[in-house]
Amino acid sequence: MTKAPRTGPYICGIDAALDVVSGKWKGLILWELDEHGVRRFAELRRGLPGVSEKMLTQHLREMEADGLVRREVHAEVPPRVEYSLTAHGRTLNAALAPLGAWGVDRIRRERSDLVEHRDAAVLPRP
Amino acid sequence: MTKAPRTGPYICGIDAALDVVSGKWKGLILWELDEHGVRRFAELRRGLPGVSEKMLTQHLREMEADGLVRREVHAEVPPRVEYSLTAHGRTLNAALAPLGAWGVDRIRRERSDLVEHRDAAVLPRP
DNA sequence: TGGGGTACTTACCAATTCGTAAGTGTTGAG
DNA sequence: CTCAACACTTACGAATTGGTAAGTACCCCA
Repeated sequence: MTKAPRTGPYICGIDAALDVVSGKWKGLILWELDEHGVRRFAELRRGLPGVSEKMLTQHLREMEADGLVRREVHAEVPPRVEYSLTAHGRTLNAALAPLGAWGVDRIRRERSDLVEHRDAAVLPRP
Repeated sequence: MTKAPRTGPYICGIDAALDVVSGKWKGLILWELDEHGVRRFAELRRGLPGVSEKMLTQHLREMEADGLVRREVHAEVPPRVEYSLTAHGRTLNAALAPLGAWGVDRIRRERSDLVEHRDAAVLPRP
C-alpha cells in the first residue's frame, strides 16, 4: 500500500522537510533528476543501483503528490514517461546542498577514524 | 531492540546525513539542544510533547554513538544526566538550517492552498 | 505511609516500510 | 516464434520502527 498521509500538523520546518525526503531512495531520485533534468523511468532505474520497480514508482508517486516531481506521459507505444523536478523540487535540492556537504565531510571523518575499513569506494556525489 | 548498524557504504552525502537524522524525534532533539545548550533527560521529555521515554533514550544513545550528542552523568542522587551537542552536532544543525527554512516555506504554501484546514496552530520554529 | 521526581530498562505488540516475485499488454528485433 | 524492452501493478512476507505498560532503585516532601 502507499504511504500514510501523516496525521497531525508539523512541529517545525525540519519536521516538514524530512517528511517529504525520508524514504530509502528519495534523496537519490532528487539528485538524479537535478543532474539530468529529465529522466525516463528505466533511466532512473538504471541510475539507482539496487532500487526495485515497486519502490521507484511508489517514491515517484509520493514525490509527485508532494509537488516535487512532474510526470509527463506520452501516449506512445512503447510507453514513454518522463520525470523532472518542479520549481519546488529544485528549491528543495538547493536546501539539501549543505546537508549533503555535511554528509560527505562525515564520511571522510569516518573513513579516517576507522582503521579496519577497506571496502568499496564511495562515490562522493553531493 | 536498537537500530541496525547500516550495512554497506553510503552512496552520497545526503544518504549519510539522512541516516543520522531520520528517526521520529531526532530533528527536534537537535533543535532543543541547540536552543538550550544543555538539557536534562526530563527537560527534553517535556520539550518534545508526545515522546516516550523509550524512544527518547534510544534516540539519544544513537546520536551519542553518531558523535552528535554528549552525555554527562553526574554521580548524584537523584541522578542527574546532562545532554548537549558536540561540535559535530552543531555543524549538523547549521547544515539543517536551510532545510528547515524550506520546510516552513512549504508549510506556509500548504496552508494557503488548502481551504478546508482549520486545525491546531503550528509553531513555526526553524 | 504514600506519592512524586530522577533516569532509565525490558517485554511485548502494532504499524510502517521495504524486498521479491510474478503478471499486464503492446511492439520491434532476431 | 520467442524474447527483450517499456512502465507499471499486485500479492505476499520479512524487516524495521514506534508505542504501551510495567518494573528498577533511590530520595525528598507532606
